[in-house]
Amino acid sequence: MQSSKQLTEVIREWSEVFMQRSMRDFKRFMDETGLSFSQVNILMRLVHAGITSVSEIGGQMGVTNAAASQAVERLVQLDLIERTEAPDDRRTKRLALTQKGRVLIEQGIEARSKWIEGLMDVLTSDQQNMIISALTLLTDAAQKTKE
Amino acid sequence: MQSSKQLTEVIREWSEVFMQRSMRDFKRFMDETGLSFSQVNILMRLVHAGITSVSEIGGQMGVTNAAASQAVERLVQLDLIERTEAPDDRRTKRLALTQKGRVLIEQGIEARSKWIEGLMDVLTSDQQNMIISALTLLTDAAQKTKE
DNA sequence: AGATATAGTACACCCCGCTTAACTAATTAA
DNA sequence: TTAATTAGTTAAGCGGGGTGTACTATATCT
Repeated sequence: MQSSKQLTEVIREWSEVFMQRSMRDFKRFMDETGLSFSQVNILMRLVHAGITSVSEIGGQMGVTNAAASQAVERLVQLDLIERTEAPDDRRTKRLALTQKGRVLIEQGIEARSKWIEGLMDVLTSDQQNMIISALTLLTDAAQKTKE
Repeated sequence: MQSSKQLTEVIREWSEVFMQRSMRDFKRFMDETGLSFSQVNILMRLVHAGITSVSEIGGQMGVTNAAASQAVERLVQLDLIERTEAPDDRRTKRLALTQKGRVLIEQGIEARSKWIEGLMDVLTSDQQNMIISALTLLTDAAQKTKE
């Protein structure tokens, strides 16, 4: 397995470069929107979950329901998420992104995409095609192994 | 340019999946280490910069020197970074990761790498090789365009 | 040498997000 | 129907991390 070592090394370098960039972009996003790490975290989870509840948010983030409730309240004030009573159990709330919230988070994803697209500019179209294939494989694999 | 549209779409999906995962791992890392976003941010910058100063940290993070100084102080207390007088200009401090700090942040990068390595398990070796090539290209491009 | 600028720190103060604890309202169990 | 449970909110208090200001110590300009 001679290529195994190289694979590890290649991935490590990519991870390092990408994490660094991720961190920078993420901080920029927080500064621009004025949102905290927790707030962005909640919005991202809502993108993925669609509709969820306060305690589910709290559970996923590893904080108390009180904390989750407060965080949700702030985001409702900002008109980024919508909080309505669940019809079947009026104790629980249905949380969903508002249009404004969705646009905001999409912009964050867009920014990250744009960066990678920019990297493509210095590559040949053969190389670009290979990267398309590779990322497609990785994305599929990630979605499959998502527990 | 028929492949141009697809390229955009592939990158967008990858970005979304990866950001979501990034966020989760990053939060886990902060919880495990007990470090804040800012603190991890500083450590990451030190990994990249090697040796730097308090005001450089402040400048990069967009905070005042006072804030940077306090943040550095906390990390020094935790024995994650080392603060010594610069020999040429005794006003400035040389900031560097300690062994402990370096190990910690390497573990973070390692965790991210391990995730991608895990994705490889469901792929053929041909596919793996293609991904190696693709990530190598992307890493190189990223380092080249790093302003 | 004396004035000015620069790097970093100390302090007072403020905001944010967390926790615990007490509470309300709705649901389920006896 | 009453008791117990569950979902969520509210309030008080704490700590982290930010600012502005004042300060110390070193370096630089004239």
